[in-house]
Amino acid sequence: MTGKGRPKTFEDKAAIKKAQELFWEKGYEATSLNDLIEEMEISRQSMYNTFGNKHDLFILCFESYVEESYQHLQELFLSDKTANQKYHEFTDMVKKAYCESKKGCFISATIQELAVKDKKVQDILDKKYQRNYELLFNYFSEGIEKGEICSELAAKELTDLFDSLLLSVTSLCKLSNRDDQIKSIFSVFEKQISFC
Amino acid sequence: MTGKGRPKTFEDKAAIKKAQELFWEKGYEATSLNDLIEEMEISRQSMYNTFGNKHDLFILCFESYVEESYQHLQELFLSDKTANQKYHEFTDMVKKAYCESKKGCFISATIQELAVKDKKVQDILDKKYQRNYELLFNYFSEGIEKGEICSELAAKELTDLFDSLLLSVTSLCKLSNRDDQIKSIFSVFEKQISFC
DNA sequence: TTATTTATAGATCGAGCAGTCTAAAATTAT
DNA sequence: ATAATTTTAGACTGCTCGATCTATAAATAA
Repeated sequence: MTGKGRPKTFEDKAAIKKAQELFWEKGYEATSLNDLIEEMEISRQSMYNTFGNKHDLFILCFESYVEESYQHLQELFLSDKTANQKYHEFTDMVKKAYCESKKGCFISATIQELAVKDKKVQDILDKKYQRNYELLFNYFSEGIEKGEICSELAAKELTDLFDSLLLSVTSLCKLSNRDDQIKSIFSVFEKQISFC
Repeated sequence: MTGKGRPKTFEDKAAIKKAQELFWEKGYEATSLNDLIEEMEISRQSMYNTFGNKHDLFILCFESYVEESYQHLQELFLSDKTANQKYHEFTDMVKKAYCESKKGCFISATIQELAVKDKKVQDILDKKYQRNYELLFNYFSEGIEKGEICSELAAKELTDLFDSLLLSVTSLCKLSNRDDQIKSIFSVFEKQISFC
């Protein structure tokens, strides 16, 4: 299945993954093309041939991250685990990830840097990131319906609150000594629900 | 009280204020020195004479924003208004500000862009921004003590939660159609407290 | 006046930026 | 072989970046 000319020495997806890490860590503006091609280990021209330009590459990286985050969410929340298991597996993972590292979340960083001024980023957030909210809403909604989750709050309220807490964690983790607060807000959220 | 040489044609604080607006809107990396001096309406050399360099100017702008936000918080929360009045004046202001504009919060944007890699930003966040949390904690703590606020949750829990919600609002407001969620999370928070 | 000090405007600097061009290298098809 | 096609490495381009230098303007002090 090889093409005609000289074969590539890299894989597109692996290169995107490496660029994604860099954009995630440094942000869009602070990442230079030299940084990118060094990290991706491809030539300058290969980058332009394959991905277009710096902005196109960023969009590919961002879209791919949003897609991955949705896949992971789906994998857990559409599984046949109990509502209780789903909640705790997810929040344990979140607490671990955001307390042990200051990397934060690529989506949050991009919301702050580009959501307002970059039309393509806006579109991805509107169409793709929105699905994460809906998945959470379905989780709470069905959990309540099936009697697996009990709460004084409605599914929409639980989702709005939980989604907001997740968003705040992605900022808190970049500050010093906020691990306690990260854990605290989930424990407060847990006082709003009981698993049956 | 005029100095010896040629007098300045601008005021330092007014210039910082204008630079602050630009850094806030565009971020540190995306704001160029030409952008800054054009907005500040001062000469390139005046900028370097007065403020040092781009990074020094940013730190002045950021520190001044953090300081202002603390002043505003103090003005309201250390006033002799009731706990109920304080809460509603504050959240009404927050809801109005973040629903009507996508500017967001300069602190949140800076946390995402620079908190991890910029030592001076880190220091400001550690020393100055932390006071905002403490002011909120004192508000809830004293409110409970004086019987003005009743809640199943402890003052620390209320503060952790409320502080997180504020942080999430600064991201939500940069997305499309999240006004409802912004208002929703405060209404959920209000179910956790009653004012007596 | 003259010397001194400070601010201003604008030219200029080297570095780094995103992006392009060129020529060689490596493959397939004939 | 040879032609055609594609990738690669690296030189190069024009531009913008943050920062500095230079010369002039505008004030005070003697």
